[in-house]
Amino acid sequence: MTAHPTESSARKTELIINAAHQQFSRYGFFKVTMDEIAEQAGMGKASLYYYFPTKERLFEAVVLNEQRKFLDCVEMIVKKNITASEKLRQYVQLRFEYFNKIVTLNVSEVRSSTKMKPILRKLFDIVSAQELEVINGFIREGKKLGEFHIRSAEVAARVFQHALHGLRILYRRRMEDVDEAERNFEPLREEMTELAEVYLRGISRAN
Amino acid sequence: MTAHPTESSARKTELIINAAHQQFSRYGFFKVTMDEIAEQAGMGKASLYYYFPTKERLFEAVVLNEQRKFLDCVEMIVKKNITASEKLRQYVQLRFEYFNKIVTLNVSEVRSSTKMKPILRKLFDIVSAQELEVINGFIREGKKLGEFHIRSAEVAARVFQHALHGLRILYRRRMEDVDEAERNFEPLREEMTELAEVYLRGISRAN
DNA sequence: TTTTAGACCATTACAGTATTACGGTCGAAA
DNA sequence: TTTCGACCGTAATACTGTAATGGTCTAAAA
Repeated sequence: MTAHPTESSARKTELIINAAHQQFSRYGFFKVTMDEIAEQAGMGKASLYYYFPTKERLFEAVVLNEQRKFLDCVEMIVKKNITASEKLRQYVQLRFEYFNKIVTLNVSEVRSSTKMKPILRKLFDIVSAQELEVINGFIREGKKLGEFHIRSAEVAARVFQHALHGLRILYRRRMEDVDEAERNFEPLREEMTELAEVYLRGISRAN
Repeated sequence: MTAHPTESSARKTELIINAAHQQFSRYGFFKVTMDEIAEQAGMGKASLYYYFPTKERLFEAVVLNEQRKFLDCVEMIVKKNITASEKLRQYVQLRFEYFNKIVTLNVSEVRSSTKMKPILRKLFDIVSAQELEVINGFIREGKKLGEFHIRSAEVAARVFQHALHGLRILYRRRMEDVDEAERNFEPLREEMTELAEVYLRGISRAN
């Protein structure tokens, strides 16, 4: 029997993750202390360490939480009964939303930390691999159904993924100098969308 | 009558630029001292300052030199009597070569300097604007001749430019961790080429 | 047994300072 | 006009002591 029987261990971790997310997105990874997160979560610092071994792992959990939500939505699209082109279009929109969420966590800043670098690398490599698999699936599906006409689905998928990724990096860099409150990534969404349209046309069977 | 009548002032600046280029690409902007560049150029440091007012301006001159050579080649392509698609293909190859040259100067490192940032920004903004104009020209030309079918040449050009730019940034970032001697940007060339092919197909008139 | 927190430790970031190195200048000379 | 040795002022660097903070431990509460 626990002290707060209404909150299981899983709910506690969720509580902590939310508190951490709030603090991290507001002040950035380095400016936030574990004591502050603990206070935000309404408990002592040592309690945090009961659930998370290090500050880095806590941050990782925050990111993982977002990734999980994103990947769940991706699965929804995969299962939909629509054309491959339409799936790719919807995926691009979803990917932009996910990017927007991650941006607020200032991940690029955290990347400068020696400790965090390999952890983040691993995290994003996993999502990147899954993303590639998903895009690949869309394109293979479209190829099979005669919607697309391409030599290699693998190449087409990878280039498309990289082009989208490149656009995101480009815009993130462009926004570095801009005041945080003024940042607007809508132009990025438009370019991602436009690129997708042209790319889809480029791999579509001529008709 | 000068001390060395065989070398005009213009040749001297060229000599200095070459010496600086060599040093900068070998050790990077910050690790190289003006004394070292002077020694490499076979003259005293004070002489350098007769031709260039600051270290930053000297670096700028080195970059400008490469940009000039690049833009000359671009003009050659523009004037060629080939299809717009073919011009764009050749441009992509040339752009990759230029990128490869600039990469050796470790420009991204130099960008961290507060003094250099605005200077580099201005430099690359100019080239970027010219690049956009050139790509725009290709696409408008192709549209006029019925080769391409698009709503807006401006949008198509900008998205294409950004996608290529994004790919370059992506690969440069990916190579950061890699040992300098091991860096190989050929995969980037291939992706730029593949993207161009698909993009060209995407904006081409269906037939 | 699970969970919490106060006290504690060790490491690292940071402020302050002394020193050096380097970008840049000047005046004389060729 | 061009070159260079000598010089200057600033800014990066190395160094040191201090404070902050990530992380641990023990004991008690639930």
